[in-house]
Amino acid sequence: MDDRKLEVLRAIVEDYVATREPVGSKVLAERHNFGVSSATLRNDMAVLEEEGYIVAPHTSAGRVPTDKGYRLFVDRLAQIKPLSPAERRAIHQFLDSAVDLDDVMQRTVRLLAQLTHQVALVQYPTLTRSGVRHVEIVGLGTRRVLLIVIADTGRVEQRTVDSPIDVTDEALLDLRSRLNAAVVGRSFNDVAQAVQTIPEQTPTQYRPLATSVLASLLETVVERQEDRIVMGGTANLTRFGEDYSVTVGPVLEALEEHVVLLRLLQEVGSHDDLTVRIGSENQVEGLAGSAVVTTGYGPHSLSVAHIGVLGPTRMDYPGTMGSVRAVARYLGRILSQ
Amino acid sequence: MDDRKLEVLRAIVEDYVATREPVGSKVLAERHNFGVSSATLRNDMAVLEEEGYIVAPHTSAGRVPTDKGYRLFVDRLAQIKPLSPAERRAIHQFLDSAVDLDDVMQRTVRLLAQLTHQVALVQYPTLTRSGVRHVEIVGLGTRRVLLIVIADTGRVEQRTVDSPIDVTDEALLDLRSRLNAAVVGRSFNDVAQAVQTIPEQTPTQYRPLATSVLASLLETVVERQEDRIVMGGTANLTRFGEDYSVTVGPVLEALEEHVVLLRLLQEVGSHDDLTVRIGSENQVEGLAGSAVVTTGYGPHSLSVAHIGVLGPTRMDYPGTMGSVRAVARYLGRILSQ
DNA sequence: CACTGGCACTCAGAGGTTCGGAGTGCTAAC
DNA sequence: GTTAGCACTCCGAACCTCTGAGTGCCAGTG
Repeated sequence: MDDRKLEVLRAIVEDYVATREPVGSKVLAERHNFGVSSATLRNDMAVLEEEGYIVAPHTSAGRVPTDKGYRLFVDRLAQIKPLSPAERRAIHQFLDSAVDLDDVMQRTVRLLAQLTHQVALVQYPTLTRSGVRHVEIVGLGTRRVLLIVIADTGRVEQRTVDSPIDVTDEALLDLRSRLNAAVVGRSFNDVAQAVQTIPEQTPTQYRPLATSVLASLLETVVERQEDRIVMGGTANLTRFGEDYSVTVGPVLEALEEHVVLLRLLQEVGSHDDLTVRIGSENQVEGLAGSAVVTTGYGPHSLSVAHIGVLGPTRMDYPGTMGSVRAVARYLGRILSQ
Repeated sequence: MDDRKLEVLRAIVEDYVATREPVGSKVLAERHNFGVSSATLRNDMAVLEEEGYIVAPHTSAGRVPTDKGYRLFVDRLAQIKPLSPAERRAIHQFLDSAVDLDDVMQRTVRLLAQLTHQVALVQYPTLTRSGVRHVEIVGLGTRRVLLIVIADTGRVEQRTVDSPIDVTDEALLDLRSRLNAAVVGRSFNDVAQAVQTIPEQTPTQYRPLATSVLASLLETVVERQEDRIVMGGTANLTRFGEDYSVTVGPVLEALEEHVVLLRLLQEVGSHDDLTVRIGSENQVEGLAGSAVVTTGYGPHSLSVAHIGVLGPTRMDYPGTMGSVRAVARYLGRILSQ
């Protein structure tokens, strides 16, 4: 692949993203200093088209990048754009004033949507990779208790448990201390093993209670699909040209599917890596014209969850990637505290 | 206002909602058995137009209801449509299998969106009108504690508190029992008063801790704007005819404003009353073409929060109202348990 | 061999025109 | 109060034209 041809592709992508219009050989020659005539560029473009990096919507129009074209651009041409000092300051100001985890998530999603002018996705810190800070059991009635699990990421999981026997304060006290002794400080992955011997150590008169609470605890810990995802900036979907907004329906539909969201955010490379999935790479019907930029985040540079952004394939990749990375990093720093 | 004129208005609203097209005098005479000719209907329609209940988009088109027309329809003509047995069954099945409060909210929103084919809004049970079930304090480090408040609606609020002094187990134990003794069973409105004397009763060595925890507790209890709202079914916005979907942008924007959402759900009449706000009545720019149907819900027939639905003013009011009411009732019943 | 200027060709989309049909208001008669 | 008839309006679909941007190709040039 010729050096100049690559530059031509870059120019086409950048111009198309900026103007939202197919770019022709003439404008290309005018706007960029290739030092060659439009005829030469035409030849290059013909090659690029043949190799599947660009297409012409119709005979007498300019060229538009294909998914494959964007892919090449992202892989070999795009330089992640660092944020401006003003944007950096905005991140700090916006996130520092959050009061609790919910608030942090809310603010992050807004921030990301605003920075990128796209749809922002933020996943709550996943339980499985984090540790247990505390377990609390509260009686709700004679035959009901509330189980609360607090992760060291600040996330709180709760679940009501029906008890087969009447619940006494004594039983709760006993179970609570046993549980905490067993699991606090452990990773969520190890909880199942850690609580194994608890039922046999429990006095027989309230062993049934212990059993049902433990069952619930394991459900809570294992159940990954309950991962919560916050989304924001859907209004941005309509900001793009008509050609994208006709497909806004399918996109919204896809985004309402929790499973789809999880899939979009999952499958990310190692920490600090940005993953870009373009168009058909998403494997989701209705997201053919959309691209997703994601990365992991988490305290102490081990990634525990993901955040990302969704927009049209025709997006400003360098800028978006910069924003996503910056927000993820700062979010990780906040969670470390 | 003539009896037949009212019937004409009803027919216009119903036909327009069904067909999405302005209705003319001729079709009207054909489809409904008024027993009069189209010319007579034309006269009636002229009057209705003069009074502002309907308008003609242009000279040679049929008539379309105005906001005022819909208002009259809702107030005097609409019979709330009870759900079909199948729909009823769907509600039960869908909501009964929820495992915790988050799940209930999620499922409710999905259900409502699906039943009405519109955007569904569900507010978490408000703290202020509910009671305190339990307060928990957990040490997070030497100078940090996590405060957890559990409402009798099952809602859990959490907040980290920075302590001015080192936190000891003893101090936590003491404070925890004092707090619970003071507030459990109280309504959130009374919490402020109930904890007033706690600092002076607390041993001086950890009184500063008590003070900061209490301050945080009061914030948690008072802070109403933190009310969480779940939204779903935004994809339905695109299902309506072109004329509505051009405004889908502004609508999405409005729905991203938390304040707007709260306002839409607030200001509801007494329990079991359905509130309908039509077009400009919403007082929100961008929601001129939208109508909102809301009602309160809560355990034991005292309303603690709201749910509702948003769609185009051109919506099936009787059906929507029926769905909203049915879901609200069942939701209340679930929370009573 | 890579590049260029020139030329014939293509075609989407903007703008203009026509025309039928749906709907109206009005009037005169029942 | 109701109706039939009629002249009038005007949206929007269908059709047409035409311009300009863009292309591919070819012969010529350094």
